[in-house]
Amino acid sequence: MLNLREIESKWQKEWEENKVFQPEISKKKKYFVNFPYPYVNGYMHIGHLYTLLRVEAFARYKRMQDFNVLYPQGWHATGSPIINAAQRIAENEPKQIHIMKEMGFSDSEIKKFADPKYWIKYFPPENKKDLKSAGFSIDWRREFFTTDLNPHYDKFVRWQFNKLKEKNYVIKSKFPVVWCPKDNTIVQDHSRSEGEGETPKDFIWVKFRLKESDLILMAGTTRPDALLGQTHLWIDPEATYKIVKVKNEKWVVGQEAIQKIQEQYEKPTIIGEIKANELMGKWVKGPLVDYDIYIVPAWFIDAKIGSGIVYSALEDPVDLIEIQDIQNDLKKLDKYKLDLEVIKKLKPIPIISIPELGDNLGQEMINKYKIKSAKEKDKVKEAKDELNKNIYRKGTMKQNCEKYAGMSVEIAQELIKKDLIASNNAVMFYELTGKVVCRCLTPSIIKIVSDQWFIDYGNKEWKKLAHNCLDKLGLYPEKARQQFNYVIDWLKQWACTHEEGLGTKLPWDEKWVIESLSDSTIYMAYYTISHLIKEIPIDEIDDRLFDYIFLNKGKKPKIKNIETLKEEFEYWYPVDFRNSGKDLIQNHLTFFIFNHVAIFPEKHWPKGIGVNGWTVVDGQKMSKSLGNFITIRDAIKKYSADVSRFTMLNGGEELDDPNWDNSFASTLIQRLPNLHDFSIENYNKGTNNYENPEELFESQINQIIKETTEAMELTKFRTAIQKAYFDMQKVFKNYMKKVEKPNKKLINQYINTQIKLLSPFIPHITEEIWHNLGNKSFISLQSWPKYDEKKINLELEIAENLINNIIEDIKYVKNLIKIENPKEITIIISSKWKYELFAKVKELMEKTRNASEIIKELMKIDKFRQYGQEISKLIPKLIQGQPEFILSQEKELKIFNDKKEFLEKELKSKILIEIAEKSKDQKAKNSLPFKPAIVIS
RNA sequence: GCGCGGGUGCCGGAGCGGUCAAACGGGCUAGGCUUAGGACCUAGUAGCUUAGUGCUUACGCAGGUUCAAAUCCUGUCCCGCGCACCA
Repeated sequence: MLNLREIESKWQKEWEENKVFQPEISKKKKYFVNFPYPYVNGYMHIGHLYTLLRVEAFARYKRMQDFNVLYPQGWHATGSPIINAAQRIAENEPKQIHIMKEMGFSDSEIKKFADPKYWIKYFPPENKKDLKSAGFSIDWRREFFTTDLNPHYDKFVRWQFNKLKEKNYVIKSKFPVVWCPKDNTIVQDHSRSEGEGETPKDFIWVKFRLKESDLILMAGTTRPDALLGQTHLWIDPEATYKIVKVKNEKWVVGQEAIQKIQEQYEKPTIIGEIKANELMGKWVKGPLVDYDIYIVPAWFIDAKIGSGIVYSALEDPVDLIEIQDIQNDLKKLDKYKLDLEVIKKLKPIPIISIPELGDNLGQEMINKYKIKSAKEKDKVKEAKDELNKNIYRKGTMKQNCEKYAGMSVEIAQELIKKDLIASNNAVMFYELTGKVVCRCLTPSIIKIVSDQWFIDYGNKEWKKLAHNCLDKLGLYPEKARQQFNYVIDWLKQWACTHEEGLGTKLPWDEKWVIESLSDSTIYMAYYTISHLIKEIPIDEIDDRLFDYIFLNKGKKPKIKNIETLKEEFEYWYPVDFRNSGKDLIQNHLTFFIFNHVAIFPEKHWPKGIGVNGWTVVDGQKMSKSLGNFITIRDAIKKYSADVSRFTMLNGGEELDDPNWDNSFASTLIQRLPNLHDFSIENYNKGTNNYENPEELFESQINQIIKETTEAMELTKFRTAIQKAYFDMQKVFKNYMKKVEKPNKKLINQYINTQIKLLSPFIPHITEEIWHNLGNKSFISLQSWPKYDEKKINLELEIAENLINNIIEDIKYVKNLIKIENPKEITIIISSKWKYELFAKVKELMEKTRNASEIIKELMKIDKFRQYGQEISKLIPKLIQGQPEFILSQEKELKIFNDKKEFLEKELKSKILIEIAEKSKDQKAKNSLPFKPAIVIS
């Protein structure tokens, strides 16, 4: 049996030696495909493989369509994960050491990874090895890696940022970050000991002015809309509040809030303290309403959240149940000097309508959840969450909300926020969505940094250009378009620099390093020259050189071969197809569009983007902890390259998560070599007969080429494999049932077609077959099969179905009446008038589907009237189904006569064929077009 | 909560107004080939019924449009992914 691994390395060597995948500029039409360079902090796995294979299969397909195809590959090292991992290794952190051991490194090797550079030295060659042994048709001359460790690329990224800056797309601005006050750095997700995924969220502080005083009580909230229904202010009766001076105002806040003011707003000066007691029972005036509200004690306030003071709107179940508890037990308040009459009267002010809920929203929820006391914390929280969900989703502001009346809560909230800030009634603050603890074990806070660099994806003009580009490019699959449109509109300013990490320094402010998603947006242009620019001494490279090559701008620099670089770029650009996982839509792929339209003229904008789902293994998420983590090298080692490629691409298409099916891969190891043996054994063997079966077989081959090609065009590779492999073999089997020996020309066409259609998926074995059939060329460079529309004859398929149906029916009947070897079988073709009837009915059905109308129409026709009764039974059935392709009696008769011999062979009986008009058998009148009557005796 | 995609047999998945009990693949059952097979071949794989082309039920759930709906519309439930400064 064929040794897959042997032939794989053989053909990989041949391709390399013959430079099969090293395209040069030519007169041919070009096609430029690429895959986002993977981050080099480990071996590539099967998830990479699937996404890569979509590029690879498409590249091979386009190459066979006689495009000059460029498929390069580089490596990404920008960012902090490698630095962090190296740091952890240096610190001997057990988790990281474990990860390295899992990858198969010995203790002494692991030590080397304490140096970030070693990762870049080690992984790219290893990954390249994997891709080579998987048979990828990559032009490796253009390989490179990122960061300033590659000075040529580094200059390119500097150029890119200078261009963005020139256009004012890079700006300096404020930004809330998760911050460690001890380490004085940003606490990124991977350097947290707690709170991964938590982010800053808006938490606005509203000013409540104390009556007859210059003090302002600050109350934090996420629901500024509820201010319209404010009833009172809650303060912690046990607390001592601070009075701080902020921008000439005197704010009253909790102790915990002072740091927040410092980090997020202005440096506060503490000018005094005030006990809760002194505030209680006083009146304050909040924004948006014209009444004063009362200050009331609350025991449930968490001083860590917000400002330490909360305002209450009693449409909230939490506030409502708390106030009810107080109202039911006024003794609690004895020790405070409060006007109990005021407190007794506190009740909700309805401001929000929700369909199917009454006015008193809080009470509705309390009733629904059967809450009896504020002590039932879980229930109360649940009730609040449900209500908030409904408010946000379905709520509208009631008529008493003045300018906000009638708005949805969602919209009103945003507007109120703006109005409050504009009128100096509130200040924007941020709160963490959850607790975050730094690796140094210090709880994190939020800090507003003010000298952060951003790429301004919020720029409206820029968005317009990006939309413009998106509208014109092809998406694979098309259904991802909505998501892209959404992301383009949603993107705001993107912090594009870091204080640490590998990468390129920001050219005009070198304390910053360009962040990894920002340095990787237009580098596909660099592939077009990467193999040549290496030869140019680094100090000769500056922005003018890139301006000249990429933008055809400025004076030609005096550099050897500069024209060649320019020609390479102008020939290969733009990108025709770039493919990645669907998770990159919301950042990388959209950045890719934005940055292209910012820097390049329209002719160099991207032409096509592909996205796909996430690979699962035997239906389960792939993960190291589940033990089903498969690297590319594992897969190839276990199953060979071709089997892995075939299995992976057969696993799914479009946005579905492709499934790596281990049992399918196992079967393929057995099956794929059959393709080779079959092809070699059968090639050039057969007859010159060309009759009915041949005609059908040829029709079907052409049909499959057509369908496969259509699927390839849409990058629906799973469908293509189904057609080119499974359908192709089915069609051949059916053909062979009908003939002793195949037609020589057709079997050759079949074999050639099949291996060509499959070669983008299983290039090694098809290359081997192609060679063993006596070809000296490479199948990888052959032309994609073309179909001949004229050879596709659907009537043949219909005839085929007709015969198959009759065989099935006869077998079924034989079974029923338990006659195994009938003497003879009579097939009675339907009467002529029924064909005419069917045709007429089909025509009438264009106009109406009403049975009685159709019958009436039919009865006007003489030749049908005599069959009135029969027709009236037939019509209801006919109009239920779509009329089939209607043959004539002659055609149907001919089909059966042609196939008589075949039927006799197949059914091992004598076959008689007659038409209903001449038949004496009772069953004759049961016959219908396409459904002859059968008589077995 | 927002956006996008999806919910079909034992499973993966086609179908996206009529030709659908549901392509193709896997699994399972029976039989054949065979020294053996994870190879290959044949048949079966919703139920009932029957000298076949018939009936009933099915395409998350509930309604609607239509002569006709898995396919269109409305509502609803559930699942996946993303929601950022990070690869």
